Amino acid sequence: MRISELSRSSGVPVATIKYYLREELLPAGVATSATQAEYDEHHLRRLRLARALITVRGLSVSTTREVLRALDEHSTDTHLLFGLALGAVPTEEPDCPSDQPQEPSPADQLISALGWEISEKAPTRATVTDTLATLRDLGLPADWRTLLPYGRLAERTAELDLAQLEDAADPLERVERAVLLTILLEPVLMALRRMAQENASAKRYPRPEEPADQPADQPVEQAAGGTADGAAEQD
Amino acid sequence: MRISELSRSSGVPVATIKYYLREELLPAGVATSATQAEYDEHHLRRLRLARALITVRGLSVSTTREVLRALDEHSTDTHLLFGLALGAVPTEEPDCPSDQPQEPSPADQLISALGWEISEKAPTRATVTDTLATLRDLGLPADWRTLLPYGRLAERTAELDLAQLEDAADPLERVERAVLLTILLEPVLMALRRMAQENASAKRYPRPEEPADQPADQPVEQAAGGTADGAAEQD
DNA sequence: CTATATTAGACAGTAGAGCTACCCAATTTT
DNA sequence: AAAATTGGGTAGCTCTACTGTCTAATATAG
Repeated sequence: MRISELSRSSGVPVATIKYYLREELLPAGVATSATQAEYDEHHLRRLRLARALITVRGLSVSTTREVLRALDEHSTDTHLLFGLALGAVPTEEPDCPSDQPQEPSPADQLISALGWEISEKAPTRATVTDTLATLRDLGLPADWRTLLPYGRLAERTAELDLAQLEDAADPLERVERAVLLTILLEPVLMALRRMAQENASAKRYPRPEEPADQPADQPVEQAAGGTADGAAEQD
Repeated sequence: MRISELSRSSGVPVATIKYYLREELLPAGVATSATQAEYDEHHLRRLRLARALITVRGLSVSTTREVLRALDEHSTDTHLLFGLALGAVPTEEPDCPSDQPQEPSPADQLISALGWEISEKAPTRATVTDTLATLRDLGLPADWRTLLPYGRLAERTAELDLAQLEDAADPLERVERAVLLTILLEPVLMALRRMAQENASAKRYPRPEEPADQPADQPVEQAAGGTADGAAEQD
């Protein structure tokens, strides 16, 4: 198929596809002449994947490129794809360039307490450490011990994730699913957490309903009312 | 304190503070004259909070403004703050403006299956529904039933979250903690999931180590090696 | 076989976000 | 009185993600 059909069947404008080609989100088609190139279903699949990462998950184009590159390079060994640097958070480089032995960071302590085997270079370590520091700066008593039970729940979540991959015959298929599940499900999991919070919180701190009989003091059995308002963004 | 001291004690440039004032992330100080205004610790606290949401969590300025506004408006009733539209994902408005009775969306089915009481207007519903649709478009068999066990884990996570608030005496303090926990912990929870995936995956699909004795065929007991590479972003 | 329509590829232009720099008049401070 | 600081405002800068336009080559229709 040519670029216009790729555009039609994906819903992405031709100009944008060209942009993605320049940005190396898509491999070039096979040129049949100076002004003609041929694309196949592989390109279409790639394009849809890239678009989903960008529009649904909200990844930047450059992060998306890294994700897709990783997907290509490690398509043989499934597990390598996980802990990969798939744009977790605005993490900058470690600002301590010295290679002297350092004391274990909160992230290190948490990881060893959980008994996990995690790459030394994982950017997720910095995310954990930095966020803990920020929370403390803001007056919340939080250290790696606080995160231990969250870590246990993360283990259960990861098991669910891996189970989703079981029925993928092709290992290539499995790698792609791993990426999709890991990344696209993130907003959903956070949405579930917020809803679970709303639900649990509505029961614990019942809102003083307007037509309330008594002023309402502490835990009274009560349902949630309309609450949230619109607009969300950028994740 | 004046603006320059606010800048010094927060580390945020004066020009940026002025920008935040214009964007209504901070309330104006009390003007003592035409060219002088006084700020207090409340402003400093606000500024630090806004900065954390923007730089650590990666929220946009406009989303941050909504979060802070919500924090002010609902500072009396804790639970309302949760499910709030705190920028979960690039969710656009519902594109079906008709108010005729619609069939329940996958999100609705999931929520009722979980037995949750959730605001009708919660933008998280759209996140769930849209992401499920995207996943199916990309060939992953996913429906609301897939998310049920994730929902159960979300309940447990939410319980941990609420427990963190127990020891906050002041209800105002509690609301601020709720916001911090809900939003700042999101990258951490996703980081924990990725690490848990790496850990579990390393054990399930051991990587063929370079100095391997035999070609390695299927599950052999093996630890994870160095994997990830740098760069993460924008979340 | 000529006329019309497409296409690849390159590059400039745009819109929005998030700062940042500068200016000015009005104070403070010295 | 001189020097420094401040508030308020505006303009500009960088980056991201596209979008539009141009050109020459090619495909297709008649």
